[in-house]
Amino acid sequence: MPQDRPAIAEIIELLGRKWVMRIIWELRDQALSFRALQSACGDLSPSVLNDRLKRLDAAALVEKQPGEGYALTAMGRELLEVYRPLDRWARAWQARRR
Amino acid sequence: MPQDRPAIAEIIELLGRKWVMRIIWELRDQALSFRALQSACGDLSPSVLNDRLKRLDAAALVEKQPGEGYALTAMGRELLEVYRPLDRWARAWQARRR
DNA sequence: ATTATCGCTACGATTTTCATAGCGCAAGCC
DNA sequence: GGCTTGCGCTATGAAAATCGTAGCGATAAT
Repeated sequence: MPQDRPAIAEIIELLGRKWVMRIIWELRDQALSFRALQSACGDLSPSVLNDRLKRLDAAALVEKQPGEGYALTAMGRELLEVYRPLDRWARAWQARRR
Repeated sequence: MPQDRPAIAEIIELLGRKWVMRIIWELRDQALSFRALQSACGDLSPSVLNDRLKRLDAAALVEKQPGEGYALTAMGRELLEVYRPLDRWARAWQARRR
């Protein structure tokens, strides 16, 4: 991995992968087990979910807590905060499109 | 498409598609022609670029301005503002990972 | 021993993304 | 007119990502 690649590009590549944002979003309130997460995402394929969890773990955004399931790390929670305004924006966007 | 689907889910589906965030990001400062946009994204396939531009246009985030190329709409620019803190966060994230 | 739940892997089918070639059009030039 | 140049974009087949489904091994309760 090139080290001088802009951070924003690196994170865009991760977040731009299908289901990644959704998984973070579903973990916003509580830790979820693998299967709970799977059904929260509408029965996402376990192979894809597993891949995403690995990537998110490698990026230190999500971690597995024994007995608890998967949860956001401190950085993951910070990222979620960055995304918080998106929810607001999305409503305005959807409203204006009708 | 269900209409009562949460706005956030709808936008996540759009933004989670490969290259979508990147395209918005590349249009942050100025309008770009199809080919300029293509090379800004590292010679992205024209078929994919065309698909994304159609989706972004349908979502009213990007529009084609005759003679100018493609540019963010007002909503597109608002969305970019939402994303602005991400850049900052990404640097901190990358720094902490080394 | 049986049942149940969980995390996860295997695998083939479908969908998405890719690289490459090139068409049709408009503008500039000879 | 003919010739190039650059543009937006389509077509096509290959490669990669995603999907749905089945099911294994472990753990725990009955």
